[in-house]
Amino acid sequence: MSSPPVGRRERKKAATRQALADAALRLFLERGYDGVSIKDIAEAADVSTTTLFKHFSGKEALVFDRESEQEAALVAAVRDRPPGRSVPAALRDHLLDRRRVAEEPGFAAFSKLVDTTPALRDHADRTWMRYRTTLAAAIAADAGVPEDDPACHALAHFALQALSLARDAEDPVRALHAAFSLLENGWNATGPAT
Amino acid sequence: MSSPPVGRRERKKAATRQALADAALRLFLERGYDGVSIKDIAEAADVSTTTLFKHFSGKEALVFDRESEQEAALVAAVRDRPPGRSVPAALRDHLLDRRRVAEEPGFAAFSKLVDTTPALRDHADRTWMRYRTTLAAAIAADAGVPEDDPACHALAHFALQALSLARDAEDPVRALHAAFSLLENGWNATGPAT
DNA sequence: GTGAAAAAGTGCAACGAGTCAACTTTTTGT
DNA sequence: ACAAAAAGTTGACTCGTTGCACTTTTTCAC
Repeated sequence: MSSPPVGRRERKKAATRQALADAALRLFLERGYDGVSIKDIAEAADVSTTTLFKHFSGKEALVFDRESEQEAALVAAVRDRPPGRSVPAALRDHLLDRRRVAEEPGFAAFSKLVDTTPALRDHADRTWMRYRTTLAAAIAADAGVPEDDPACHALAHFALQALSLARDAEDPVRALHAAFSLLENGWNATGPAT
Repeated sequence: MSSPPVGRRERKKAATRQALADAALRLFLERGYDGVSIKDIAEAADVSTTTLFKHFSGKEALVFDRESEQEAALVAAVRDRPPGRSVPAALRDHLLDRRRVAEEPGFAAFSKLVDTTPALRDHADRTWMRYRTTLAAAIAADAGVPEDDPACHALAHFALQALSLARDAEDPVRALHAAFSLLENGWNATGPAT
């Protein structure tokens, strides 16, 4: 009947997935990450734990359902930056923006949940750092050097790490500025060709 | 009878701990980290799993028994560096040394085990990054600024991260040099006072 | 259309890591 | 020497996660 993209099956699958993610987020916010078991979430969505794991790779993944446009945004921040602006400055501004939206009313509770739960914090960090290769390639393309240039990878790695550096600081914004001041000056002096 | 430091009890405790660590490392090298269960290790040392967890905080900790002079070595690398050598250069040399000893025949198998097991790699990274505060304080003391100076924390964070940056690179030594070239130039231009 | 085969969804039971409350042994104060 | 306290040890349990078997849906040959 509808072989294209939307079949009845796909719809039910998406609905189940959404029900699981919604139940998980609600329960986590209510009782804390460790106060909620996989069984609780599965029962709230009226499926078995096995079915839950068919939809999500693990307990942490239940929280990070709608992500992964972040990688594209990161590349865009470099590629589409205003003329005359340096790559580190563009990345710094992008991260400052990112912090700002994380503190908006709607996201504040979510952000706090992630920041205060070690398992979620670590998972978010690991996922975030996986963008390094793509970001390094974008920086290399911008500078006109081969995409495996070590200096580009170093800048990408450090720029992404600046996020967790700022999270641990008393004054995150000041920490971000200090970190990118270091990277900016280093990048200007060193350049992609080492 | 022997109330000072060495009691019969302490000796037995240390012996049990050592037997566990030895059995764990031997089995991990033989069958791989995931091929060995906590039960296997406990049985090899002839204790119960609960006793094992009284001695070690988790499965990963069984591998990292003899560590934690590393933090002191890191601080010493900054404090006792040759006159005229910059802080980033001293840290770079220290990390290059560290890599060298990790490749010595006796440690090569151990290093490979850690690098190829995600759980161990992550645990080692987390432990390593905990030295950030101490290293930042050493750098700040050296530069004569308050120990919570953001630029010092940024340098410490990035210098420590250079290790995992290098591990993921095709040419780790080249990656380390590129990373520290960035940090060296940035540090010279920016300095601790931002 | 119809029936079989393949694919996807689902659940029960099991495994491994880590914790808890109770029991045993060693140490300590008198 | 003896009781109280401290430390060591244990089996039973919880929770996250996976493998195997079963059911339902979709696909395809006839």
